[in-house]
Amino acid sequence: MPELPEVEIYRLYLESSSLHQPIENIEVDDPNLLTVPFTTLYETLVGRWFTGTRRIGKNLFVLTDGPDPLDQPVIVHMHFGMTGDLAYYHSSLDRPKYARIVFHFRNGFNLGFICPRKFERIGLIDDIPAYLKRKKIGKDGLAISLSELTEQIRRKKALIKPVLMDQSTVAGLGNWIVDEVLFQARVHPEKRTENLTDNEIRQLHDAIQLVLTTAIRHEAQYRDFTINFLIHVREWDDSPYDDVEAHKFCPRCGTRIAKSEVGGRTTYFCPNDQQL
DNA sequence: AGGAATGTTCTTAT
DNA sequence: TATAAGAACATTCC
Repeated sequence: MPELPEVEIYRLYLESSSLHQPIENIEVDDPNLLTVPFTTLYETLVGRWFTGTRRIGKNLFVLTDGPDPLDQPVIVHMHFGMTGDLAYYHSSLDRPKYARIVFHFRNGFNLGFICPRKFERIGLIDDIPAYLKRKKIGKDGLAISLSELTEQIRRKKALIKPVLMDQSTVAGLGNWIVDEVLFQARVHPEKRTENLTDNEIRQLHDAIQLVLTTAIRHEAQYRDFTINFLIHVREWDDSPYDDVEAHKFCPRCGTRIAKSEVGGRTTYFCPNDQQL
C-alpha cells in the first residue's frame, strides 16, 4: 500500500527519472482520475517540465517550470490511493498495465501513473500550505515532534487506531503501518485516547519513527524487515510467509496474533502485549 | 447549532 | 465472489 514510505520511494524515483524534460503530451484514460478538467491539465502542463518534488504524508507534489513566466506556480498533486505506482519507460511496448495516466516527454520517455483500482488521483494546485490546510493534512510522520503528536492525540476522543489513521493527526500512516506502530509501542488498537499515558504517547512517537525509517530504508520491501515486525503475519501480496502457521504468532511472546476489525479496518495485534 | 466522532460508499483486481 | 484499501461524503452524537 502506498503509505508514507512508498510515496517517499516514488518521490525519489520521479526525481531521478523525470525532471527537466518538457511534457509533449498527456494521456488520460478516465477523467475521474483527475481532480481538474482534462483540458485544464493538458493546457497547463504541455510545454512545461518537472523541476522538483515535495512529499507530505501520502501526498506527492511535483513542482514545474515553463517557457513563459506565469504569475502562479503550477504544482502537480499526486495521491496513490491503495494501489498507485509510477513507471518511467521508453517504448510503448513497455507500457505497464493500468498506466491510466501517462506523461509523454519530449525525449521520448514516458512517466506512467499506474492505478489498477482507480482510487488514485492527479490534480493541479498552486499553493502547498493552502492545500494542506484545506484538506486538513497534519504534520508529516517523519517530521512530527513528540509534543506536536501529544497535542494532536490529546484533543481527540476516540479509539487510538482510527486517530492515528486520521491524516489530520499525523500524515502518512495507513492501515498496516498503524498496526505495526501500535504493536511496536505495545498499545491496544481499541485503547481510547483519553486513557493513554504520556509515556504511551512517547512510545507511539518512537514507534512511528522506527516503522517509517525502517520501511524507507528497505525501500518498502516488507520481506526485508526483521522478523520482530508484525508485518510478517499479514497476508500481503507475495508474502513468503502467507498462510504459514509459524508466522501467525507474536515474534516477542509467542501468543497467537489476533485479527479483528477496528474503525472498519482489518486489524492485527498481539492480545498479550497489547492490552486494554 | 455545530464540530467531532462514527459510518458508508466508491472502485476493481485477485 | 468475497475481500481489501484511503479518503470523501453522509450521518449521528453530544
